[in-house]
Amino acid sequence: MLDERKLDVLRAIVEDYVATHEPVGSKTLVDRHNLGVSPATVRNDMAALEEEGYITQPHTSAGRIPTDAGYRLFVDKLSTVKTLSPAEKKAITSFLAGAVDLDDVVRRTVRLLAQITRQVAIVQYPSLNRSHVRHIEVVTMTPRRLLLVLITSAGRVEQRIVEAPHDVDEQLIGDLRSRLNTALAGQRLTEAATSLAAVPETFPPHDRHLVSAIVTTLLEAFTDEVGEQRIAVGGAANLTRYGDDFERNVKPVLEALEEHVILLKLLGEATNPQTLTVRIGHENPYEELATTSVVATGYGSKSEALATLGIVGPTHMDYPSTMGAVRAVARYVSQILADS
Amino acid sequence: MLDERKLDVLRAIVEDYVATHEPVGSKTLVDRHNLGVSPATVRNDMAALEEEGYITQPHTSAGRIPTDAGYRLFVDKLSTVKTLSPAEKKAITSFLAGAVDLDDVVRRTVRLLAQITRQVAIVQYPSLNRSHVRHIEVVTMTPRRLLLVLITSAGRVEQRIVEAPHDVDEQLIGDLRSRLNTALAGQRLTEAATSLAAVPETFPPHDRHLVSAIVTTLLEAFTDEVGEQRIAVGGAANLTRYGDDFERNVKPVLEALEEHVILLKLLGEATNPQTLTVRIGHENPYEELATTSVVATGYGSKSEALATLGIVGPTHMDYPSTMGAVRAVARYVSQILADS
DNA sequence: ACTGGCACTCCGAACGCTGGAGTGCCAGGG
DNA sequence: CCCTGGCACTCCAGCGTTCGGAGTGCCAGT
Repeated sequence: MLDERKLDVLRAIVEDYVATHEPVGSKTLVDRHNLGVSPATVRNDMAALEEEGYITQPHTSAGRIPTDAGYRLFVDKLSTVKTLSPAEKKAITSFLAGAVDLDDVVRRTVRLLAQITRQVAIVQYPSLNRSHVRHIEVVTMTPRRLLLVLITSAGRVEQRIVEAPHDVDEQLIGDLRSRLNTALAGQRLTEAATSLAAVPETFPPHDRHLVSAIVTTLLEAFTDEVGEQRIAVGGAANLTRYGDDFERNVKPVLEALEEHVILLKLLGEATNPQTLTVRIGHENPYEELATTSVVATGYGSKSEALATLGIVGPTHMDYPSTMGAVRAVARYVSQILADS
Repeated sequence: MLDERKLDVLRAIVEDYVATHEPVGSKTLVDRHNLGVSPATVRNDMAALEEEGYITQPHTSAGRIPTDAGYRLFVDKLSTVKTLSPAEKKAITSFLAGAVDLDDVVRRTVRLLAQITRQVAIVQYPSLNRSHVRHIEVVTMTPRRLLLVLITSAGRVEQRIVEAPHDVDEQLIGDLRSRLNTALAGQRLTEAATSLAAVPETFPPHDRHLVSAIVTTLLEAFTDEVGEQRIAVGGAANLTRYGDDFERNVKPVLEALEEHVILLKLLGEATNPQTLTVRIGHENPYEELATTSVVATGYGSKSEALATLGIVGPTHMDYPSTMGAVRAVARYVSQILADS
């Protein structure tokens, strides 16, 4: 049905349209790409491509623009992910290497991603429920007030304050600290939650009240965030890159960026860092974002993704470059996190 | 020069223009506000106001719109800050009360502020150099790798990783921890930096190398962030509220939001929470933001501001309500922070 | 199967027109 | 002296019209 040349034509249309953001006609197409055939022939091919639903014309007697299906075919079959130049790679590593802690890594990543792709970048914080307990710290602030600090394997730190029912004994705190750490260190948060339940019983009845309070707060910290994932967003200024129809195109995206729940759905399930998820136009779950595409991938260790990162942009984006950048950044971040 | 009625006219013009975003003429003005005089009289007043530079007309034979000077006069003399309704106050407290830690407080504040003012909200994190050391924690992650956690009086947590020159002894760590805390707890970060310098000398020569490494990193954490202040931004979707001239109005703001340095300058010096800073149009330090106003104030304790929060929006915003909301939020946040 | 030619379509920029909202000014009246 | 009604003037925004160019579809010829 679609021979080689028709696919070439489609590829050329996508590339031209992405570059110019204007409907592309048969004549300009043969001028710019040397297809070796006449405009008339291209017109026939275009008619076929339109028949199949890969391109469309905004109105009769205008050039063609790709449909979502057209972009989909382009991404799947007609293009190869573009690798970054050595200079770019180097810039990435050196920029990320300067990070001082997890927060900083995420902030830098989001900035970096926005800069290279020139799109809006989204980075999900490493999820708590896939990471491990690295350390739990109990600190006395006043005799009646304790600070709990939870440090996870990804370097994420959660803190909670606990009001004690009565003045607490330093000895007890030290004891509790070491018992918590020996009981939980290295466990996944989900497992740790289970182990935690047994802790209060190992203490004498007099202290149990306090210990329970602490354990409860800790449990909350473990599970609380599972639903409410954290997210960083950057490069909103790149929204300029959508066309001019502010109301229809930009506004919905701007609104979505405020709603982290929506962003999480957009990013989708964290995939293996090798695999890129591309959602084109109406393929994504929100009607209002029909002119928006998402390119995302997981990051973390090689085998298992800790979280997802990606970009959001107009459907008429440069997919090969964008995909290359997202993939590269995901890899380097994974590496940085593994090292620290 | 400007009698009472002329000021009434200016007030009416500002209010109408803010409500409609359209140049307001003499007739509509007397219709909507009962000024008790005829359109012709108002026209004369308008001519005077224009003469003085408080209003202007986009083109001959159009209505008038306020100039930046007009808004300035309005804010300074012609309006009173609007207090929130009890329901709104209650909503604020209950929304902020749910916060679990400092990060959460800031996130909630920014969201809240954006929601009530329907503008872009900006909240600066409590600055390190004005807060005190609450606790310092040293955690062994591997025998060669230590995690330092600094907790400040505002609840802010900074963490750093230190590679030890040789395997470290648990005993030494415990010793160091308690010495650091007794030496530094309660001090301002700036003072603490000085006290810190003396710490290594109190250790035997064998350990001094390690201790110095830790102290150096800690010092960096103390001072590092002084320049690089953290900031949270929210409500970018409200940028829709600017007029339609996307390129001129919205784009520069969107770009500024990415540059935290610029935002800090916009917010300006943290003021006493009682005092509101209002920068109207070209009063702010960036040429591109000439159609943008900033309403900001400090928050923290009553006597001294920890940091600044505020909003950014079009010059034609509803100043009385916005100022009321910013002030109220600042107060409640200060309260929440004082309690925790 | 590809190509050149031709008639047709349709948008968008340019132009001119017109109604309405607004102004400035002036002379008259409390 | 300040206010008012009246009047001529200005100028934009919206609307309809025109027109050229870019693009298409189709057909007959190679």
